[in-house]
Amino acid sequence: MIDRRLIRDNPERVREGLTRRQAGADLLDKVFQLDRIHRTNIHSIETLQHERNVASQEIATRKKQGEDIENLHASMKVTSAKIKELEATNKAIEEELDVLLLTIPNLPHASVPDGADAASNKVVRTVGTAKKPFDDVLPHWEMGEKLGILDLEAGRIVSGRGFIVFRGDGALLCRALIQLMLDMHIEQGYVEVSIPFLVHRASMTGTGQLPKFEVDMYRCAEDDLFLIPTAEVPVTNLHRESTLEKDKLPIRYCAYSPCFRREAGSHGADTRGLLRVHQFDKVEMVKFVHPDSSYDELETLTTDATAVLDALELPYRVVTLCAGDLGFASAKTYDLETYAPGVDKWLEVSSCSNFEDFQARRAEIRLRKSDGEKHKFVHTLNGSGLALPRVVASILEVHQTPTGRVRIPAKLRPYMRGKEFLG
RNA sequence: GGAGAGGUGGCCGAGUAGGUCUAAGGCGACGGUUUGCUAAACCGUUGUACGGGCUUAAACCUGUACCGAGGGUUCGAAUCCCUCCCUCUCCGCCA
Repeated sequence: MIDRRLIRDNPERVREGLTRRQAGADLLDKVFQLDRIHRTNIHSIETLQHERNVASQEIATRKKQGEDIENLHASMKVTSAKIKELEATNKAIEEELDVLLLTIPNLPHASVPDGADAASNKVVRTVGTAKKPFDDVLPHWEMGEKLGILDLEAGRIVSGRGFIVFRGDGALLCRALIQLMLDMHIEQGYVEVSIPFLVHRASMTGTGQLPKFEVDMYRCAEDDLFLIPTAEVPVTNLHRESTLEKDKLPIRYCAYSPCFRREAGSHGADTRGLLRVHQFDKVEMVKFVHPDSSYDELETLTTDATAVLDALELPYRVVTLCAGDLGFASAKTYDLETYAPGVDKWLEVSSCSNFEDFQARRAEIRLRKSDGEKHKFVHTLNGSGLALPRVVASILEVHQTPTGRVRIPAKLRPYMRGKEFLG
Protein backbone atom coordinates (compact mmCIF):
# COMPACT_ATOMS: atom_id res chain seq x y z
CA MET A 1 0.00 0.00 0.00
CA ILE A 2 1.21 3.41 -0.88
CA ASP A 3 1.70 5.90 1.93
CA ARG A 4 -1.41 8.04 2.18
CA ARG A 5 0.76 10.96 3.11
CA LEU A 6 2.71 10.66 -0.11
CA ILE A 7 -0.51 10.99 -2.06
CA ARG A 8 -1.42 14.02 0.05
CA ASP A 9 1.93 15.77 -0.12
CA ASN A 10 3.13 14.74 -3.53
CA PRO A 11 0.24 13.59 -5.70
CA GLU A 12 2.10 14.35 -8.90
CA ARG A 13 4.88 11.95 -8.09
CA VAL A 14 2.35 9.20 -7.44
CA ARG A 15 0.45 10.02 -10.59
CA GLU A 16 3.63 9.83 -12.62
CA GLY A 17 4.57 6.45 -11.15
CA LEU A 18 1.15 4.96 -11.77
CA THR A 19 1.08 6.25 -15.31
CA ARG A 20 4.47 4.72 -15.90
CA ARG A 21 3.19 1.31 -14.90
CA GLN A 22 0.09 1.73 -17.07
CA ALA A 23 -2.22 1.87 -14.07
CA GLY A 24 -5.11 4.28 -14.09
CA ALA A 25 -4.43 7.31 -11.94
CA ASP A 26 -8.10 8.22 -11.77
CA LEU A 27 -8.44 6.67 -8.31
CA LEU A 28 -5.95 9.19 -7.11
CA ASP A 29 -8.24 12.21 -7.26
CA LYS A 30 -10.85 10.30 -5.31
CA VAL A 31 -8.32 9.36 -2.64
CA PHE A 32 -7.02 12.90 -2.46
CA GLN A 33 -10.50 14.29 -2.02
CA LEU A 34 -11.67 11.71 0.52
CA ASP A 35 -8.50 12.16 2.52
CA ARG A 36 -9.15 15.87 2.84
CA ILE A 37 -12.74 15.41 3.98
CA HIS A 38 -11.60 12.73 6.37
CA ARG A 39 -9.09 15.03 8.03
CA THR A 40 -11.54 17.90 8.29
CA ASN A 41 -13.96 15.57 10.02
CA ILE A 42 -11.29 14.33 12.41
CA HIS A 43 -10.66 17.88 13.42
CA SER A 44 -14.34 18.51 14.12
CA ILE A 45 -14.70 15.26 16.03
CA GLU A 46 -11.69 15.97 18.18
CA THR A 47 -12.88 19.44 19.01
CA LEU A 48 -16.21 18.05 20.14
CA GLN A 49 -14.58 15.27 22.09
CA HIS A 50 -12.42 17.76 23.87
CA GLU A 51 -15.52 19.71 24.76
CA ARG A 52 -17.14 16.58 26.07
CA ASN A 53 -14.14 15.56 28.15
CA VAL A 54 -13.99 18.96 29.82
CA ALA A 55 -17.71 18.94 30.53
CA SER A 56 -17.61 15.43 31.94
CA GLN A 57 -14.96 16.50 34.35
CA GLU A 58 -17.04 19.47 35.40
CA ILE A 59 -20.12 17.35 35.91
CA ALA A 60 -18.17 15.06 38.19
CA THR A 61 -16.89 17.99 40.24
CA ARG A 62 -20.23 19.74 40.53
CA LYS A 63 -22.03 16.55 41.39
CA LYS A 64 -19.74 16.10 44.36
CA GLN A 65 -20.67 19.54 45.55
CA GLY A 66 -24.34 18.74 45.06
CA GLU A 67 -24.98 21.35 42.40
CA ASP A 68 -27.60 21.19 39.71
CA ILE A 69 -26.31 19.79 36.44
CA GLU A 70 -29.42 19.33 34.32
CA ASN A 71 -28.44 22.00 31.77
CA LEU A 72 -25.06 20.50 31.20
CA HIS A 73 -26.53 17.06 30.76
CA ALA A 74 -28.87 18.31 28.11
CA SER A 75 -26.27 20.16 26.10
CA MET A 76 -23.79 17.33 26.33
CA LYS A 77 -26.37 14.96 25.03
CA VAL A 78 -26.50 17.03 21.87
CA THR A 79 -22.72 17.10 21.63
CA SER A 80 -22.49 13.35 22.00
CA ALA A 81 -25.05 12.82 19.27
CA LYS A 82 -23.05 15.07 16.95
CA ILE A 83 -19.89 13.13 17.67
CA LYS A 84 -21.62 9.86 16.97
CA GLU A 85 -22.95 11.11 13.70
CA LEU A 86 -19.63 12.47 12.50
CA GLU A 87 -17.87 9.30 13.54
CA ALA A 88 -20.24 7.21 11.49
CA THR A 89 -19.69 9.40 8.45
CA ASN A 90 -15.96 9.26 8.83
CA LYS A 91 -15.93 5.53 9.30
CA ALA A 92 -17.66 5.10 5.98
CA ILE A 93 -15.14 7.40 4.33
CA GLU A 94 -12.27 5.54 5.90
CA GLU A 95 -13.54 2.21 4.66
CA GLU A 96 -13.84 3.56 1.17
CA LEU A 97 -10.38 5.04 1.40
CA ASP A 98 -8.92 1.73 2.58
CA VAL A 99 -10.41 -0.18 -0.30
CA LEU A 100 -9.08 2.39 -2.76
CA LEU A 101 -5.62 2.37 -1.23
CA LEU A 102 -5.44 -1.43 -1.21
CA THR A 103 -6.26 -1.40 -4.91
CA ILE A 104 -3.49 0.97 -5.95
CA PRO A 105 -0.28 -0.77 -7.04
CA ASN A 106 3.23 0.06 -5.90
CA LEU A 107 5.27 2.74 -7.63
CA PRO A 108 8.16 1.68 -9.87
CA HIS A 109 11.69 2.41 -8.70
CA ALA A 110 13.59 5.10 -10.63
CA SER A 111 15.93 2.51 -12.14
CA VAL A 112 13.04 0.59 -13.73
CA PRO A 113 12.92 1.12 -17.51
CA ASP A 114 9.89 2.68 -19.19
CA GLY A 115 7.60 0.55 -21.28
CA ALA A 116 4.06 -0.71 -21.54
CA ASP A 117 4.54 -4.48 -21.61
CA ALA A 118 7.01 -7.37 -21.68
CA ALA A 119 8.38 -6.20 -25.03
CA SER A 120 10.19 -3.36 -23.23
CA ASN A 121 11.86 -5.54 -20.61
CA LYS A 122 15.63 -5.26 -20.66
CA VAL A 123 18.01 -8.16 -20.63
CA VAL A 124 20.66 -7.39 -18.01
CA ARG A 125 22.94 -10.35 -18.65
CA THR A 126 22.93 -13.72 -20.31
CA VAL A 127 24.86 -16.74 -19.05
CA GLY A 128 25.47 -19.70 -21.34
CA THR A 129 24.19 -19.92 -24.87
CA ALA A 130 20.64 -20.29 -26.12
CA LYS A 131 20.96 -22.89 -28.80
CA LYS A 132 19.91 -26.43 -29.64
CA PRO A 133 22.41 -29.06 -28.54
CA PHE A 134 21.46 -31.02 -31.69
CA ASP A 135 18.83 -30.75 -34.39
CA ASP A 136 15.73 -32.66 -33.32
CA VAL A 137 15.56 -31.94 -29.61
CA LEU A 138 12.29 -33.26 -28.24
CA PRO A 139 10.01 -30.98 -26.24
CA HIS A 140 10.06 -31.87 -22.53
CA TRP A 141 6.65 -33.50 -22.44
CA GLU A 142 7.62 -35.97 -25.16
CA MET A 143 10.97 -36.66 -23.55
CA GLY A 144 9.41 -37.02 -20.10
CA GLU A 145 6.74 -39.42 -21.25
CA LYS A 146 9.23 -41.40 -23.29
CA LEU A 147 11.35 -41.90 -20.19
CA GLY A 148 8.25 -42.78 -18.19
CA ILE A 149 8.95 -40.11 -15.57
CA LEU A 150 6.16 -37.72 -16.51
CA ASP A 151 2.50 -38.75 -16.71
CA LEU A 152 0.31 -35.88 -17.87
CA GLU A 153 -2.62 -38.17 -18.60
CA ALA A 154 -2.66 -39.38 -14.99
CA GLY A 155 -2.77 -35.78 -13.82
CA ARG A 156 -5.79 -35.14 -15.99
CA ILE A 157 -7.54 -38.24 -14.68
CA VAL A 158 -6.95 -37.40 -11.05
CA SER A 159 -7.55 -33.66 -11.05
CA GLY A 160 -8.03 -32.32 -14.55
CA ARG A 161 -5.94 -30.32 -16.95
CA GLY A 162 -3.06 -28.45 -15.43
CA PHE A 163 -2.23 -31.08 -12.83
CA ILE A 164 0.79 -33.26 -13.32
CA VAL A 165 2.05 -36.59 -12.07
CA PHE A 166 5.72 -37.50 -11.91
CA ARG A 167 6.80 -41.11 -11.66
CA GLY A 168 9.99 -42.81 -10.61
CA ASP A 169 12.99 -40.67 -11.50
CA GLY A 170 10.65 -37.79 -12.27
CA ALA A 171 9.39 -37.72 -8.70
CA LEU A 172 12.91 -38.25 -7.44
CA LEU A 173 14.13 -35.38 -9.60
CA CYS A 174 11.57 -33.03 -8.03
CA ARG A 175 12.58 -34.04 -4.55
CA ALA A 176 16.26 -33.75 -5.45
CA LEU A 177 15.82 -30.26 -6.88
CA ILE A 178 13.99 -29.08 -3.78
CA GLN A 179 16.69 -30.47 -1.57
CA LEU A 180 19.54 -29.04 -3.64
CA MET A 181 17.96 -25.61 -3.70
CA LEU A 182 17.24 -25.53 0.02
CA ASP A 183 20.75 -26.70 0.83
CA MET A 184 22.24 -24.00 -1.37
CA HIS A 185 20.10 -21.27 0.15
CA ILE A 186 20.89 -22.41 3.68
CA GLU A 187 24.54 -22.22 2.68
CA GLN A 188 23.92 -18.68 1.38
CA GLY A 189 22.62 -17.65 4.81
CA TYR A 190 18.89 -18.25 4.63
CA VAL A 191 17.00 -19.91 7.46
CA GLU A 192 14.74 -22.68 6.28
CA VAL A 193 11.14 -22.52 7.45
CA SER A 194 8.32 -24.95 6.96
CA ILE A 195 5.05 -23.09 6.69
CA PRO A 196 1.28 -23.53 6.30
CA PHE A 197 -0.03 -23.95 2.77
CA LEU A 198 -3.42 -22.56 3.70
CA VAL A 199 -3.62 -18.97 4.88
CA HIS A 200 -6.37 -16.59 5.86
CA ARG A 201 -7.53 -13.39 4.28
CA ALA A 202 -5.34 -11.08 6.35
CA SER A 203 -2.18 -12.79 5.13
CA MET A 204 -3.30 -12.66 1.53
CA THR A 205 -4.02 -8.96 1.92
CA GLY A 206 -0.69 -8.36 3.62
CA THR A 207 1.35 -9.48 0.64
CA GLY A 208 -0.99 -7.93 -1.92
CA GLN A 209 -2.85 -10.87 -3.47
CA LEU A 210 -6.09 -9.55 -2.01
CA PRO A 211 -8.38 -7.75 -2.47
CA LYS A 212 -7.60 -7.38 -6.14
CA PHE A 213 -6.76 -10.88 -7.29
CA GLU A 214 -9.20 -13.12 -5.48
CA VAL A 215 -10.28 -14.87 -8.70
CA ASP A 216 -6.74 -16.18 -9.17
CA MET A 217 -6.77 -18.03 -5.85
CA TYR A 218 -8.14 -21.37 -4.75
CA ARG A 219 -10.32 -20.75 -1.76
CA CYS A 220 -11.81 -23.05 0.86
CA ALA A 221 -15.11 -21.30 1.34
CA GLU A 222 -16.12 -23.12 4.51
CA ASP A 223 -13.23 -21.69 6.49
CA ASP A 224 -12.34 -18.72 4.31
CA LEU A 225 -8.82 -20.02 3.83
CA PHE A 226 -6.79 -19.74 0.66
CA LEU A 227 -4.35 -22.19 -0.89
CA ILE A 228 -1.12 -20.26 -1.24
CA PRO A 229 -0.05 -19.20 -4.74
CA THR A 230 3.54 -18.92 -3.44
CA ALA A 231 5.42 -19.40 -0.16
CA GLU A 232 5.95 -15.65 -0.22
CA VAL A 233 2.55 -15.29 1.44
CA PRO A 234 3.04 -17.33 4.62
CA VAL A 235 6.74 -16.49 4.93
CA THR A 236 6.34 -12.72 4.59
CA ASN A 237 3.40 -12.85 6.98
CA LEU A 238 5.53 -14.58 9.62
CA HIS A 239 6.22 -11.09 10.91
CA ARG A 240 2.85 -9.53 10.27
CA GLU A 241 1.81 -6.92 12.83
CA SER A 242 5.13 -6.86 14.56
CA THR A 243 8.08 -4.59 15.09
CA LEU A 244 11.51 -5.83 14.10
CA GLU A 245 14.71 -4.77 15.83
CA LYS A 246 17.33 -3.14 13.64
CA ASP A 247 20.14 -5.36 14.80
CA LYS A 248 18.14 -8.47 13.87
CA LEU A 249 18.07 -7.39 10.21
CA PRO A 250 18.44 -8.60 7.59
CA ILE A 251 16.24 -11.63 8.20
CA ARG A 252 16.51 -14.17 5.40
CA TYR A 253 14.23 -17.17 5.01
CA CYS A 254 13.90 -19.93 2.48
CA ALA A 255 11.01 -22.33 2.24
CA TYR A 256 9.69 -25.10 0.10
CA SER A 257 6.00 -25.11 -0.74
CA PRO A 258 3.60 -26.27 -3.35
CA CYS A 259 1.93 -23.35 -5.14
CA PHE A 260 -1.67 -23.26 -6.28
CA ARG A 261 -2.86 -21.00 -9.06
CA ARG A 262 -6.18 -20.99 -10.81
CA GLU A 263 -4.65 -19.27 -13.84
CA ALA A 264 -8.04 -17.75 -14.52
CA GLY A 265 -8.09 -16.03 -17.87
CA SER A 266 -4.99 -17.74 -19.23
CA HIS A 267 -6.70 -20.72 -20.83
CA GLY A 268 -5.23 -21.54 -24.19
CA ALA A 269 -1.73 -20.35 -23.32
CA ASP A 270 1.03 -22.91 -22.84
CA THR A 271 -1.46 -25.76 -22.64
CA ARG A 272 1.02 -28.52 -23.28
CA GLY A 273 3.54 -29.89 -20.89
CA LEU A 274 4.84 -28.27 -17.74
CA LEU A 275 4.84 -24.61 -18.60
CA ARG A 276 1.56 -23.51 -17.05
CA VAL A 277 -0.02 -25.69 -14.36
CA HIS A 278 -2.38 -25.25 -11.42
CA GLN A 279 -0.10 -26.80 -8.86
CA PHE A 280 3.68 -26.75 -8.76
CA ASP A 281 6.53 -26.97 -6.30
CA LYS A 282 8.78 -24.07 -5.56
CA VAL A 283 11.54 -23.00 -3.24
CA GLU A 284 11.22 -19.39 -2.24
CA MET A 285 13.52 -16.88 -0.58
CA VAL A 286 12.17 -13.99 1.47
CA LYS A 287 14.08 -11.13 3.06
CA PHE A 288 13.22 -8.49 5.63
CA VAL A 289 15.78 -5.72 5.40
CA HIS A 290 16.60 -2.18 6.43
CA PRO A 291 15.30 0.33 3.85
CA ASP A 292 18.83 1.61 3.22
CA SER A 293 20.07 -1.72 1.92
CA SER A 294 17.08 -3.16 0.09
CA TYR A 295 18.43 -2.60 -3.41
CA ASP A 296 21.74 -4.22 -2.56
CA GLU A 297 19.78 -7.10 -1.10
CA LEU A 298 17.82 -7.38 -4.35
CA GLU A 299 21.07 -7.90 -6.23
CA THR A 300 22.32 -10.64 -3.90
CA LEU A 301 18.87 -12.23 -3.86
CA THR A 302 19.08 -12.45 -7.62
CA THR A 303 22.54 -13.97 -7.65
CA ASP A 304 21.51 -16.41 -4.93
CA ALA A 305 18.80 -17.59 -7.33
CA THR A 306 21.01 -17.70 -10.43
CA ALA A 307 23.52 -19.79 -8.48
CA VAL A 308 20.97 -22.61 -8.67
CA LEU A 309 20.81 -22.28 -12.46
CA ASP A 310 24.60 -22.34 -12.57
CA ALA A 311 24.62 -25.49 -10.47
CA LEU A 312 22.13 -27.10 -12.84
CA GLU A 313 24.23 -26.07 -15.85
CA LEU A 314 21.30 -24.34 -17.50
CA PRO A 315 21.66 -21.29 -19.79
CA TYR A 316 19.73 -18.29 -18.50
CA ARG A 317 19.27 -14.57 -18.73
CA VAL A 318 18.42 -11.95 -16.16
CA VAL A 319 15.72 -9.52 -17.23
CA THR A 320 14.66 -6.23 -15.66
CA LEU A 321 10.94 -5.82 -15.93
CA CYS A 322 9.82 -2.50 -17.37
CA ALA A 323 7.36 -0.36 -15.45
CA GLY A 324 4.34 -1.64 -17.36
CA ASP A 325 5.17 -5.30 -16.75
CA LEU A 326 5.78 -5.00 -13.00
CA GLY A 327 3.72 -7.05 -10.57
CA PHE A 328 1.17 -5.31 -8.39
CA ALA A 329 3.26 -5.03 -5.22
CA SER A 330 6.72 -4.71 -6.72
CA ALA A 331 8.91 -1.63 -7.08
CA LYS A 332 11.53 -3.48 -9.07
CA THR A 333 11.74 -7.01 -10.40
CA TYR A 334 14.32 -9.19 -12.08
CA ASP A 335 12.94 -12.20 -13.88
CA LEU A 336 15.22 -15.16 -14.42
CA GLU A 337 14.58 -17.04 -17.61
CA THR A 338 16.14 -20.30 -18.59
CA TYR A 339 16.34 -21.37 -22.18
CA ALA A 340 14.47 -24.50 -23.28
CA PRO A 341 15.63 -25.58 -26.74
CA GLY A 342 12.87 -28.17 -27.27
CA VAL A 343 10.15 -25.55 -27.21
CA ASP A 344 12.58 -22.80 -28.23
CA LYS A 345 11.48 -20.49 -25.44
CA TRP A 346 12.88 -18.60 -22.54
CA LEU A 347 11.06 -19.90 -19.48
CA GLU A 348 10.49 -17.72 -16.46
CA VAL A 349 11.71 -19.75 -13.50
CA SER A 350 12.16 -17.00 -10.94
CA SER A 351 11.01 -13.54 -10.15
CA CYS A 352 13.08 -11.52 -7.70
CA SER A 353 11.40 -8.41 -6.38
CA ASN A 354 11.91 -5.56 -4.01
CA PHE A 355 8.57 -4.46 -2.60
CA GLU A 356 10.13 -1.69 -0.55
CA ASP A 357 7.62 -0.86 2.20
CA PHE A 358 4.53 -1.69 0.14
CA GLN A 359 3.90 -5.07 1.75
CA ALA A 360 5.28 -4.01 5.12
CA ARG A 361 2.77 -1.18 5.34
CA ARG A 362 -0.10 -3.51 4.49
CA ALA A 363 1.11 -6.21 6.85
CA GLU A 364 2.29 -3.74 9.50
CA ILE A 365 5.84 -5.01 9.68
CA ARG A 366 7.63 -2.17 11.41
CA LEU A 367 11.19 -1.24 12.13
CA ARG A 368 11.97 -0.17 15.67
CA LYS A 369 13.10 3.40 15.50
CA SER A 370 16.10 4.72 17.30
CA ASP A 371 16.04 7.98 19.22
CA GLY A 372 14.64 10.94 17.38
CA GLU A 373 13.92 8.94 14.28
CA LYS A 374 10.70 8.85 12.38
CA HIS A 375 8.93 5.58 12.61
CA LYS A 376 9.54 3.29 9.63
CA PHE A 377 8.56 0.09 7.91
CA VAL A 378 11.03 -2.60 6.88
CA HIS A 379 11.53 -3.43 3.26
CA THR A 380 10.53 -6.88 2.05
CA LEU A 381 11.91 -8.82 -0.88
CA ASN A 382 11.38 -12.23 -2.32
CA GLY A 383 12.52 -14.38 -5.15
CA SER A 384 11.97 -17.89 -6.32
CA GLY A 385 14.89 -20.15 -6.07
CA LEU A 386 13.39 -21.76 -8.20
CA ALA A 387 10.01 -22.87 -9.58
CA LEU A 388 10.22 -26.58 -10.35
CA PRO A 389 8.20 -27.64 -13.39
CA ARG A 390 9.84 -25.21 -15.74
CA VAL A 391 13.26 -26.10 -14.40
CA VAL A 392 12.42 -29.74 -15.00
CA ALA A 393 11.28 -28.84 -18.52
CA SER A 394 14.53 -27.03 -19.14
CA ILE A 395 16.62 -29.91 -17.80
CA LEU A 396 14.74 -32.38 -20.01
CA GLU A 397 15.53 -30.28 -23.06
CA VAL A 398 18.95 -28.78 -22.35
CA HIS A 399 20.55 -31.96 -21.06
CA GLN A 400 18.98 -34.18 -23.69
CA THR A 401 21.46 -36.27 -25.68
CA PRO A 402 21.21 -37.29 -29.36
CA THR A 403 20.82 -40.88 -28.15
CA GLY A 404 17.57 -39.99 -26.41
CA ARG A 405 18.77 -39.84 -22.83
CA VAL A 406 18.83 -36.99 -20.31
CA ARG A 407 22.00 -36.27 -18.41
CA ILE A 408 21.72 -35.32 -14.73
CA PRO A 409 23.92 -32.32 -13.86
CA ALA A 410 26.81 -33.30 -11.58
CA LYS A 411 25.73 -31.16 -8.60
CA LEU A 412 22.36 -32.87 -8.60
CA ARG A 413 23.65 -36.44 -8.69
CA PRO A 414 24.27 -36.81 -4.94
CA TYR A 415 20.57 -36.07 -4.47
CA MET A 416 19.65 -38.57 -7.21
CA ARG A 417 21.14 -41.69 -5.67
CA GLY A 418 24.29 -41.12 -7.71
CA LYS A 419 22.59 -41.55 -11.06
CA GLU A 420 24.02 -39.98 -14.22
CA PHE A 421 20.98 -40.27 -16.46
CA LEU A 422 17.23 -40.05 -15.96
CA GLY A 423 14.92 -42.99 -16.56
C1' G B 1 -17.58 -31.21 18.70
C1' G B 2 -18.50 -30.39 24.53
C1' A B 3 -17.06 -27.75 29.16
C1' G B 4 -14.25 -24.10 31.68
C1' A B 5 -10.67 -19.96 32.11
C1' G B 6 -8.66 -15.78 30.03
C1' G B 7 -7.25 -11.58 26.41
C1' U B 8 -4.48 -4.56 29.81
C1' G B 9 1.66 -0.82 27.09
C1' G B 10 8.32 -3.96 24.45
C1' C B 11 7.38 -7.89 28.37
C1' C B 12 5.23 -9.29 33.29
C1' G B 13 1.22 -7.58 36.01
C1' A B 14 -2.56 -4.43 39.28
C1' G B 15 -7.05 -2.28 38.46
C1' U B 16 -14.13 -3.85 37.09
C1' A B 17 -20.11 -0.99 43.49
C1' G B 18 -18.68 3.84 35.97
C1' G B 19 -16.00 10.14 37.20
C1' U B 20 -7.78 13.02 39.01
C1' C B 21 -7.17 5.67 34.81
C1' U B 22 -4.13 11.69 32.39
C1' A B 23 -3.55 3.04 33.49
C1' A B 24 -0.28 1.57 39.60
C1' G B 25 3.92 -1.47 40.34
C1' G B 26 7.81 -4.43 38.39
C1' C B 27 11.13 -6.07 34.41
C1' G B 28 13.67 -4.65 30.19
C1' A B 29 15.76 -0.69 27.32
C1' C B 30 17.96 4.16 27.12
C1' G B 31 20.39 8.55 29.57
C1' G B 32 22.89 10.37 33.93
C1' U B 33 25.58 10.22 38.84
C1' U B 34 29.22 7.23 41.20
C1' U B 35 33.49 3.99 39.51
C1' G B 36 40.53 2.05 37.60
C1' C B 37 37.03 -1.43 34.64
C1' U B 38 32.69 -4.34 35.13
C1' A B 39 28.75 -5.06 38.27
C1' A B 40 25.70 -2.97 41.90
C1' A B 41 23.26 1.25 43.84
C1' C B 42 20.77 5.81 43.13
C1' C B 43 18.29 9.54 39.89
C1' G B 44 15.76 10.35 35.39
C1' U B 45 13.44 8.92 30.61
C1' U B 46 10.38 5.27 28.13
C1' G B 47 4.25 3.20 23.57
C1' U B 48 1.37 3.52 18.91
C1' A B 49 -1.79 5.97 15.46
C1' C B 50 -4.06 10.23 13.62
C1' G B 51 -4.99 15.65 13.65
C1' G B 52 -3.60 20.90 14.62
C1' G B 53 0.35 24.70 15.67
C1' C B 54 5.49 26.02 14.73
C1' U B 55 9.27 24.71 11.18
C1' U B 56 13.29 23.97 5.27
C1' A B 57 13.16 19.64 8.39
C1' A B 58 13.62 17.61 13.02
C1' A B 59 12.99 18.86 17.90
C1' C B 60 9.11 21.02 20.42
C1' C B 61 4.01 22.58 21.88
C1' U B 62 -1.10 21.01 21.73
C1' G B 63 -5.39 17.82 20.94
C1' U B 64 -7.87 13.08 20.12
C1' A B 65 -8.06 7.95 20.06
C1' C B 66 -6.13 3.17 21.61
C1' C B 67 -6.97 -1.88 27.89
C1' G B 68 -8.74 -8.55 21.83
C1' A B 69 -12.59 -6.52 17.67
C1' G B 70 -17.27 -4.28 16.75
C1' G B 71 -21.83 -2.37 18.57
C1' G B 72 -24.99 -0.58 22.82
C1' U B 73 -26.27 2.03 27.65
C1' U B 74 -24.50 6.92 29.80
C1' C B 75 -23.26 13.78 30.33
C1' G B 76 -18.98 10.29 31.07
C1' A B 77 -16.86 3.19 30.00
C1' A B 78 -10.60 -0.73 30.81
C1' U B 79 -14.91 -1.05 34.28
C1' C B 80 -22.03 -2.31 32.80
C1' C B 81 -24.85 -4.95 28.42
C1' C B 82 -24.82 -7.56 23.46
C1' U B 83 -22.28 -9.90 19.27
C1' C B 84 -17.90 -11.77 17.27
C1' C B 85 -12.61 -13.25 17.19
C1' C B 86 -8.45 -15.39 19.39
C1' U B 87 -5.47 -18.02 23.18
C1' C B 88 -5.03 -21.59 27.10
C1' U B 89 -6.79 -26.02 30.06
C1' C B 90 -9.75 -30.45 30.36
C1' C B 91 -12.93 -34.09 27.77
C1' G B 92 -14.28 -36.41 23.05
C1' C B 93 -12.64 -37.62 18.05
C1' C B 94 -8.48 -38.35 14.98
C1' A B 95 -2.84 -39.24 11.68
